[in-house]
Amino acid sequence: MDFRLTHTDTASNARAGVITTDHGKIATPVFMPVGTAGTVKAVHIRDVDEDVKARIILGNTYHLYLRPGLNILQQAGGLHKFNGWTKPILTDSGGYQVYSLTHRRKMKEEGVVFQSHIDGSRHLFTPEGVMDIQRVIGADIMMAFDECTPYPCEYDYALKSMELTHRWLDRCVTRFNETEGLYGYRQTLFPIVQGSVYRDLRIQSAEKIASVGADGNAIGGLAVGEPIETMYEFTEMVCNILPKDKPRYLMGVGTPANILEGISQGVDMFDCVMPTRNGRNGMIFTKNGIINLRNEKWKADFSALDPEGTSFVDTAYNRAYLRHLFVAGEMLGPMIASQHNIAFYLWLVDEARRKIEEGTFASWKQAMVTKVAQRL
RNA sequence: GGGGAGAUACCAGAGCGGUCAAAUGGGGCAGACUGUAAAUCUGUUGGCGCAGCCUUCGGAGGUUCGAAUCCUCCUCUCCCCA
Repeated sequence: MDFRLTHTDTASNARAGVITTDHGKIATPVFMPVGTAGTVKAVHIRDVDEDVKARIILGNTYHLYLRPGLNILQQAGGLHKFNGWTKPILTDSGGYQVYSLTHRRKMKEEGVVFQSHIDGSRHLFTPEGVMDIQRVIGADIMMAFDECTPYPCEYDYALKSMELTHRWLDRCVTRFNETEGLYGYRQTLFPIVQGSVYRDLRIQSAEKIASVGADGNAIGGLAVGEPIETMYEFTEMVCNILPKDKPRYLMGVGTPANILEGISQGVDMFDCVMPTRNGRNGMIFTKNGIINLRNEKWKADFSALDPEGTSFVDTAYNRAYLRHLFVAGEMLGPMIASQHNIAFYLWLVDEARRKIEEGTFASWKQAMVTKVAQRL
């Protein structure tokens, strides 16, 4: 994997670049739609590609390992062949499931024992095992196995957890280096900064991660309930330590405003379930603000879903119709809203990129941050 | 024509003398959602000058300290038999 910076903003830490993988180029900043179980929920892969114009999507190690399982994925020839997505794929390691499935897992030095949320069966995830699974899935970008700490988190726990994540990282790197991809293209490994919301821990972790010399670096453990200003503060701090010539990935973030702030702090890659999950729940994001499609005020509003939107759904359907679909519980509603939202997120990062290239990013961002957070 | 059952909030439907502005479900309205245990979850749903008061349980009257609950009549529904 290769990363080339093309523009650097002078009024902020924003930058534009291009990541090159064996499955194609990724212009940054980029938003990566989440496709946990091998599907960007409710959206056809053709639309994720041609309509939304996604450049890379996510998959999840834990979920794909449980279902459909490694045997099927390997027989298929990897996730790309299995789901028909021909562009790059990044897989999360299951580190987030260590956080979200707290009551179904047990931490050990060796790894984590998970109880499957599907059938209750027990499975051991080790750093080595997680590397092997991501080899089978065939992700272009593999993530290190970490522990995403919750918020709030006691200092002592955050310290121990961070140290464990670092030890696991070393084991991930070792395993990664002694294995290779199964399907004829290259894979790369991103390490993840942890350290909760403690400055000294975050600094220590960022330095450790920077020392690995990976093709790209991720910031984890944020957007887990801490005040938004805290998230910005730590993102900026960590970005200043991570290498400038490698892409930075802020995991799990976020709202449109969060993403713009992240870009201005020097983040290049984002992923979040928000556009798809909130879309399924009737909320759409637009450049003018947020719309809750179930609200009565759209009942007889026959104007386009998003007159300025880039997806075909934005002008093919009107707001009153979308409201009807959600109120009636029709599945087309979640499909349209999801597609609109990820198209909007991609538009947002593309527009940010254009503004960075023009040198007008900072002022544009300032105005945009308030606009996109308004409720319509 | 004869016999029986019943009318409760937007709908369905509990309640059968005080703890009832009235269970529960649906519907309505609003909110939440950040590396997806989510096509999920939460709140609210008579009115007001809202820790209190006012008007509600088909209609009118009555019994009682007190009625959605008991009695009388009326109106209307549904079921069975002719």
